Amino acid sequence: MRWSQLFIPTLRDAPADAEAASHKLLVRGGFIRQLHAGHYSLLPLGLRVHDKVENIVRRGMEEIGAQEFLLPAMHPASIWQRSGRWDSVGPEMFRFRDRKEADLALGMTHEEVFSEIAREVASYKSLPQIWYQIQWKFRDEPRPKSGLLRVREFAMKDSYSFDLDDAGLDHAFELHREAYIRIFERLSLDALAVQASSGMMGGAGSVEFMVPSPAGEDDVACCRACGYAANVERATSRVAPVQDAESAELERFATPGVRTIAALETVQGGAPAHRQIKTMVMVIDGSVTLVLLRGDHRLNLQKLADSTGAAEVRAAEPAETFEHLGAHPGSLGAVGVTGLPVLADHALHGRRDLATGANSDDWHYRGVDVERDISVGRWLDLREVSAGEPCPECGQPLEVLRCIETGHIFKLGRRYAEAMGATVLDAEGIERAVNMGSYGIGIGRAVAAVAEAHHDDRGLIWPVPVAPYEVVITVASMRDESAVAVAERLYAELREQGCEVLLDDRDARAGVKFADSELIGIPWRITAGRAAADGAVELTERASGDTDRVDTSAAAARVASLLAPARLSA
RNA sequence: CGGGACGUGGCGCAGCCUGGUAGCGCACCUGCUUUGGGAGCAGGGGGUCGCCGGUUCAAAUCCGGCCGUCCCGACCA
Repeated sequence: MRWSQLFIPTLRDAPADAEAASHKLLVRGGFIRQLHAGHYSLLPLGLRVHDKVENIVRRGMEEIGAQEFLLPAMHPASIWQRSGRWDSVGPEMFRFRDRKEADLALGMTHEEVFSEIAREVASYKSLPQIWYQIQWKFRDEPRPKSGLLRVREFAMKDSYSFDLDDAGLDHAFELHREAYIRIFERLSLDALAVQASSGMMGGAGSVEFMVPSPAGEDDVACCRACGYAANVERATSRVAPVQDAESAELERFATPGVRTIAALETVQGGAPAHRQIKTMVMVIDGSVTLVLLRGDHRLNLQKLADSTGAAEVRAAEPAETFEHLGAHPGSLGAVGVTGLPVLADHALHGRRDLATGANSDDWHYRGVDVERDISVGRWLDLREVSAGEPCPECGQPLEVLRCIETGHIFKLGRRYAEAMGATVLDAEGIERAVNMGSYGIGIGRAVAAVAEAHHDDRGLIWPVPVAPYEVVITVASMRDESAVAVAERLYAELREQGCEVLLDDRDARAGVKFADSELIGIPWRITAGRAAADGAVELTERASGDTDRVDTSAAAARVASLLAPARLSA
């Protein structure tokens, strides 16, 4: 394409409200424009990248024998009612009524619709099946953010596996895990496969694909030594045992003004954080519950939700807290509390001589023996791991990395198939619900993740397989007839080779063209300029900035040889 | 939903405190000069100052309400 005819609205300044590098650069480079919060238009350059990511994902799916579908984006309420999710998913599903007053939703995922189709699979002999689509999902995110990273409307590759037994599901899951690793490699994303929570999908096992980036929203605990990696929503670590006193008397003592763990550490008669009990008042599916952790440990809300099976978990309002415990946050404790469920983290097991609030403002207890003084209903893993703690597998220190979640694969089991009636007859002629898996990759988020991973202070640096164009020919001056002639010749030659080439034939100054080509991140640039008259051009690699002088006659072949290996990896 | 910030041509901003009929840079159009790292000069086009209401002779500016956007926390690809 000729740049002069393309719509590439580059900006010198990023929008003031853009924070993430990918957001700024995709807007500045003319790839995307915001329509409103969480909804972006893909401009020609953005669509080209998006399409390339899609095709890399598509190829990865085809390689494991997956079959492509395209399902409706708009669904009748009835299928969601049948799976039970019409009620369970909450406000993140867009819902509305048609002219007949029938309830409808915009699909946020497609287990229901694919299961509906899978009802036509009647025999175990037709299994296994892997079905997928690349299609728009709609989620009424409470907070869209960071450009393409978190939006309310986005393309997702979602696939679904159908098997008779657990071994079949395990196999389909493994096929996807390997396919995802290949896909993210081809996208030049260093994705980690990590253990994850299943969240709204439910099911037995799940692995997330996480790309380390400061723009991410998830934290992953990982171990360099043994390769252990888990989302902090799942991760554990070894906790060094604490030596407590053999026994201690429970004693109430005055702590005027003490409202925090830190304050209780320093007050007369207080205790270090690891010898305190942190008492959090949570509302779990509507019921007020006390959640206990070691004073220096942090609660992970997803762990709490997962381990209680709750749909909704939130911190109690101060008023609710006061109503149930008679004290304000800062003086709360579970000693003697019997009217409320009490959940405690494993790290408190067997602990003695601890300090905690006395449910009376300005009073605390010391000498608390957890088993003796507190009626713990359930012991759970609720603690969020921190960097530096020993790996649960090998004991080496864990790192905690901020990551972008670019893919997630789930073992669903038979829950949806049972609800939707997706059954087959097995070899004995017995009707059995099929065993399902569900697997997602966010296309636009992957685009943003690549942009996050590959840019510098001048702009984007697309890896060849996803670049909107592979080469840009920059004509330094459109008045330089020999430069124009050389550029036109190379443009024709490269196109003939099947190369995706952009000819910057704008009547603009060289500096503008160089800056724009770097902003939009084309991996290679051929500069047709003052050396053109001597039969040479310059070849510049975007990533390194390295420039070679090349004979015009050899330039196209040189570019072809540079692109070939990069394309092969795609 | 809780907390914070912001809303003025396409983008970045000033003006607001102390009301007086909208300005700067970039981008855009015309002309001349310039032409290998975001050119110079001259001329020009484009804005119901987020919306509604109030105060006032007069509101971008003061007051009230609403809406929207962004950032930090609870959700997800």
